Amino acid sequence: MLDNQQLSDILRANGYKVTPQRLAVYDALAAMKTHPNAEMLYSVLQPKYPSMSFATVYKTVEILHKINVIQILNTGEDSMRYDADTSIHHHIQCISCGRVDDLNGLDSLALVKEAESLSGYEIAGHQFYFFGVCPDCKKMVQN
Amino acid sequence: MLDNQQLSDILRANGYKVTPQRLAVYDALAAMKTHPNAEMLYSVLQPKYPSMSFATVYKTVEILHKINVIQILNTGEDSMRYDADTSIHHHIQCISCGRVDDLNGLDSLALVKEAESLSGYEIAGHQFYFFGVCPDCKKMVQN
DNA sequence: AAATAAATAATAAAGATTATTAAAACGTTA
DNA sequence: TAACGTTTTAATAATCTTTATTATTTATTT
Repeated sequence: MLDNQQLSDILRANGYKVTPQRLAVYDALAAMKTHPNAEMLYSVLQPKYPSMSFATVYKTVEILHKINVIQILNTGEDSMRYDADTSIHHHIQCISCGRVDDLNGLDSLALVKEAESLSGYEIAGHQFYFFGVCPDCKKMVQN
Repeated sequence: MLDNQQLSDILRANGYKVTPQRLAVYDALAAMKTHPNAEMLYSVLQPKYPSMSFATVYKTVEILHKINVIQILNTGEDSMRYDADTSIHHHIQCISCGRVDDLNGLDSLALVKEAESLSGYEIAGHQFYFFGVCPDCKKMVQN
């Protein structure tokens, strides 16, 4: 989670210009608890930036990913989701409402080591996705 | 991994007819070690079934998934991959050549329990994806 | 403030997947 | 076994997400 000054510095350090759209896309993403796809991001941004286009959303998340300030998730849906937290953590999706939440505090290091020796691969990254019914949807079913 | 007789029985039990295309799609998938997407499946099947169409490949994997004899993977690419092994296991993709392999023998049960208590979700499934350089590509880099 | 280089927004294009539909194949019944 | 009714296939069109193109606008440098 970076402030505008930090993000601006990183953009410039990588040869990208600082624009209101880029700051806005990052800020919108960083402000969300769950992880939006491009459409959700666009509909949050569009009211504040009426001229914002889908192309800009896509181009911007591509750049933010390249300079390593966001990560891209794919839970098996037809669209990608974005996450402003680049630290190692995992994700869980509700099979009822579709929301994607962070899953912090899960230690995956031992499993990665095990995977490395089992596979013979030199492992550089990993993504764990869990699927289930979120607390909110559990309540709804009960009521 | 089912033989044609077993798959035929399951298809019929679910109200689907048995056709050469359905058996062929399943057999082709079950015969592969790595996990193909629709295009790879199509190009394997097309020589033997010249009239096979993409629509049939997609419709068939959808049915095979519905009757629970295959699973669908998505490593974050733009296309889905398919796996004829429906038992709980995980996957690893080579960041150099793109192949997706099985990762068997990884015990994820404890982590699922941990995720359940951390998230408050009622967890019904999970997918772990690892990314790295496969043994074949490691060799190539060295030579 | 002017120059120039890059970014935006609109639009078109591409690629994966799904929907539609006429023709063919399946399976049942007579 | 022939014929019927239904499902499936194959071809094609349509849809949806994402990427490419391009004229206009904007950010940075002088």
